[in-house]
Amino acid sequence: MEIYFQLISDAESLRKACDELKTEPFLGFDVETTELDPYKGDLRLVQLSNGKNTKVIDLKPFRDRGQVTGDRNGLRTNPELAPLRELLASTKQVKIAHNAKFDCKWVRHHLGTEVGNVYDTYLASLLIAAGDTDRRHGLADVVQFFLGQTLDKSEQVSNWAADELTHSQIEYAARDAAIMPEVRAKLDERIETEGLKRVLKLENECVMPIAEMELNGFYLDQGRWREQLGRMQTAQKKFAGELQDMLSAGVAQASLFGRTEINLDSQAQVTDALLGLGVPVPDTTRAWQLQPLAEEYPVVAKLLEYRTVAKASSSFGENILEFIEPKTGRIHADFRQIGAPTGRFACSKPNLQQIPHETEYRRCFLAPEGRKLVIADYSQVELRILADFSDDKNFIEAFVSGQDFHATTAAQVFGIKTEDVTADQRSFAKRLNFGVVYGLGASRFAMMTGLSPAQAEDTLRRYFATYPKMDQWLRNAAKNVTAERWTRSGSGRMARFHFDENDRSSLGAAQRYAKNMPIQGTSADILKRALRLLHDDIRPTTAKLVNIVHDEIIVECAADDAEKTSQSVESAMLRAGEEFVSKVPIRVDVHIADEWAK
DNA sequence: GTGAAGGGCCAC
DNA sequence: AAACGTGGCCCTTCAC
Repeated sequence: MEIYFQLISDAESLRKACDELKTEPFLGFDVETTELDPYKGDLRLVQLSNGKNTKVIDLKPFRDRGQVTGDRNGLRTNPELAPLRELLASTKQVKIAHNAKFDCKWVRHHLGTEVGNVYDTYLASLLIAAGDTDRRHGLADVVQFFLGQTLDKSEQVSNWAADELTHSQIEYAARDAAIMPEVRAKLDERIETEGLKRVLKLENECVMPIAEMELNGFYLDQGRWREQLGRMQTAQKKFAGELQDMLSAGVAQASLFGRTEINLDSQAQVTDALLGLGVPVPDTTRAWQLQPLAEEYPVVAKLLEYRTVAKASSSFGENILEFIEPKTGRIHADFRQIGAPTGRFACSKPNLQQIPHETEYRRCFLAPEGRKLVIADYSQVELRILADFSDDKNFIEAFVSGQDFHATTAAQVFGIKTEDVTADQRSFAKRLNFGVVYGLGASRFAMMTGLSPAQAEDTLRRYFATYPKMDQWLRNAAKNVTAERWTRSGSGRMARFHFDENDRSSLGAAQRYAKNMPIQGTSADILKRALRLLHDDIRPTTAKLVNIVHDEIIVECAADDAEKTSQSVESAMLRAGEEFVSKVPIRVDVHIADEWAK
């Protein structure tokens, strides 16, 4: 298919092109780059299209001219590009891009401007799929699925650093932008009919904050991290030696050449050795199964010790330091905005959402000289969401009263006064409270508390008798699995169930998911809304978003701005929460610190 | 050699 | 099948 496009490489044509496009309500938007990482490569092309008329802007000539005039900031301050920056930043035109985070990062970093009014066809496609893992969501897949057209992506990996781009490259670049308005129109029909308008708006408005967060990066002190790693490696060596000695005593064919080396990381070898020592090894050698044996069998205790430090020095070792970007000295992780069907983020390379909670690790993430971290997290937000959704009087009252929630639950479940609640009773209530959000059953509760199945069942009965409408809401959620086959979060995010009706365990899993998804999903909705509100509030300040962990936001700012920033963060989080939860107060714990530690 | 699967374990 | 939900990373094992 031939398409009309214009290649632009000088200031005058750029100005004219931007004038032409700024009356358009919708613009397909795409970029071509020499690398995937904006800190490593150059932005080569920016493409903008109304669907019929496509402008392909070659930035290389602009960069080359800038270098001649000694423009140290490259494209960022080049006055010739002002019309382009203005058009991209404007909120008057919707910028339609596929996986817009990528394009936004490049524009933000290399052109120095935000992209206003983003529409992400990738996120839209994910929302429509509602967790269906069979579907792929690359641009070519989405175009095929929604328009029935085949898109040739073979030029995607071509050489975008070449002095002269080929006609084929430029046409490819133009085509990707030109098709976007049509893709959006088709997707939007489905978004409308599926009731996904609100959640798509939420997601689209979150793209720029996340793009900025990834560019900002999180500062990690290499020295501190290495110190901690060193301690772990020393411990690992010590435990490995001790464990090796203890285990080899149980290996029957202990060789004449000395003890038999066992691979301590091998499940099979360790299990064999334990059996040889007469340890009754359970079905799995996971920590929770081995724990009860640790007292009787010192070798099991040693194995658990070894595992802990081995995990620490492998998963949280040298590798994470390799992600520090030399240009910034910071970690720029990859956040997937719809990482789970519930709407939660997923994070990788590295995963900053699974850094151990211990101070030894978290204190390595810190604010550079002259700056502070503002650390804010929602207090028991999932339970508050459940209370709000289920409209249970006691449940709501427990939060409205502002008392220690777990202690209040304990008092109600055990029928005693709050001040008489023991630490054990509070711990019980806490585990119950968290468990119900995941669809906890009596047998599992018995396992984790050490109660007999009958006692566990009785405790759960009393718990649900305390919060009858919560019980009802959860039962209803489970019941809807077979009737409705899908559920939604507060923003309307949709998740379909997949299960085999003849398989009880698969049905049970779907029912637990049905209980959990609206709660976890709404929590994710709230966080995303907060990110947008916060982004707008801190734009003109020294504050920068540096990390998010499901119900926690971490912002770095100038030390002088810390107090003001903490108020902004708290306010944005509260306003976001109140958009989704009305009957229960939302609480945010916020503090200012030099390090990411409680 | 590479990659998928499975076990194990970190986070919320 | 930990009958408690969502992820990612590391290691071993096993197939290609």
